[in-house]
Amino acid sequence: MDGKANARPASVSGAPKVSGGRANWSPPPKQGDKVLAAALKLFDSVGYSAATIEDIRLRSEVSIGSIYHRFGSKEGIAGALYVDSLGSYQRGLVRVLLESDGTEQGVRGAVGHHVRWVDGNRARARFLMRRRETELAQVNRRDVELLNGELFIQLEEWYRPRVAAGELRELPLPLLYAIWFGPAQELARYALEGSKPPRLADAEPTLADAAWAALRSAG
Amino acid sequence: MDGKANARPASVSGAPKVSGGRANWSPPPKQGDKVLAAALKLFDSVGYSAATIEDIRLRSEVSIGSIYHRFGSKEGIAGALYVDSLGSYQRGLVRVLLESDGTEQGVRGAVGHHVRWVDGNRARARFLMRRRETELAQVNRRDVELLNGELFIQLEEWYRPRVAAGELRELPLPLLYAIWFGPAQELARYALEGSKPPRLADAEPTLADAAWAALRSAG
DNA sequence: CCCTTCTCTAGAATATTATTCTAGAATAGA
DNA sequence: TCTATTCTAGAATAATATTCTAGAGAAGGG
Repeated sequence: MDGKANARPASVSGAPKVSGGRANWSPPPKQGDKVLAAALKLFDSVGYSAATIEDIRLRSEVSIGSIYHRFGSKEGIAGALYVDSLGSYQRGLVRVLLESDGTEQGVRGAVGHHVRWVDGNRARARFLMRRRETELAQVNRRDVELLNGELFIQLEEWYRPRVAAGELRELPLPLLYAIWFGPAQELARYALEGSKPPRLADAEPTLADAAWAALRSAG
Repeated sequence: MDGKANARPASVSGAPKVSGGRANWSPPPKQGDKVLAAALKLFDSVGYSAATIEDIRLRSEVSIGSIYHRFGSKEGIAGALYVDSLGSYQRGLVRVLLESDGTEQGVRGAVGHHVRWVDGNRARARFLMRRRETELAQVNRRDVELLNGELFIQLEEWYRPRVAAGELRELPLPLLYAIWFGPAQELARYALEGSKPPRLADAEPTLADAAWAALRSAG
């Protein structure tokens, strides 16, 4: 799988023999990565359907044959990109949550992560928003379900004890998620339209306030 | 334009001569409407890119020539559908707001409308969510901007006085919108995945609570 | 009622673009 | 070194969006 490509530590393998080896060497970007990078750029700038395989071939400098060998279809490329991006977002979210101190810090910090991730990964964020699960190929859809399932488990582990402690309202998980991240997500959508970059970060405190006000135990 | 096709009152013109006229007559569904209906069904079931013009032709029983005469391209069909659906949603929202009694009723009622509209227009709702503005043709994009602009004006007219009266927090409009509808929107997204229909309506009270808690004046 | 003009319908012809296929190069393992 | 497997390559094919040409239907004017 390709899902965690970006998480690969820089130290993995010393210096694999490359035909034209040279000094000052940086990790060999596999063909697949080049394709994904090219596809992201193209999907983002002209949209999925307007981006042709030929465009992707030219930009990535990877042949048609290789592209199809690895991804199977155009949808396959989009699917891999989707899984890759979603994973990156989710890993960060869980990390923030686990590292947070108090409950309020956790709630606010998670919103902050959302905002920062979107600001720092605008193209990926746009892509994730536009291409929701349903148009994904079967394989990728399974990957996405796995990722989401995993995330929900982690969220729940963090959440339950705090409900028990009377710090947070008791809510079904999907509703919890919607109230927590919905506003940030909706604002992100707005901010990502148009090419000028109105930073989301400015709105972070307000969004965090709103989340906290809606989630803290009413008592 | 086709944007308000669905709003055409039933009484417009008595009984236009139809070649094979018959009793018990219902308004003549124009070719364009048939195309939009077919496209909605197909886009929803197999996705935009997998739905072919040929499929649309077969299901709508309108010829290729007519389809292209009216919509110009496949994207054009999607665009018209988008504008049409967005308009339907927005008109309802504004109506609810204007008819609401107090401020709290307004805030809650708008959330209610969102939830009910999604429940009652699942396919359209899914389509709107998947196909955000950026992949729209230029013409349609302008229409969408008009619609959104109009909505924001109406929202603002309702909102300003209530901020002045100290009933609602003061927020920039995009942020207001995000906090107000973000959670409902995010939950809708979740509820519309998978084909089984978990009604959104059940969550309405909770969503309304959350919106009200986040928007009412902190004082 | 006939002529003219404009819009709409139709489907065959064309162009674009995703996908498949065949063959050879690189790589890994024995 | 030999063998098997994976990867690369681009030409050939197939699917599908779009254009084109011709005619049918409605609208208006005399």
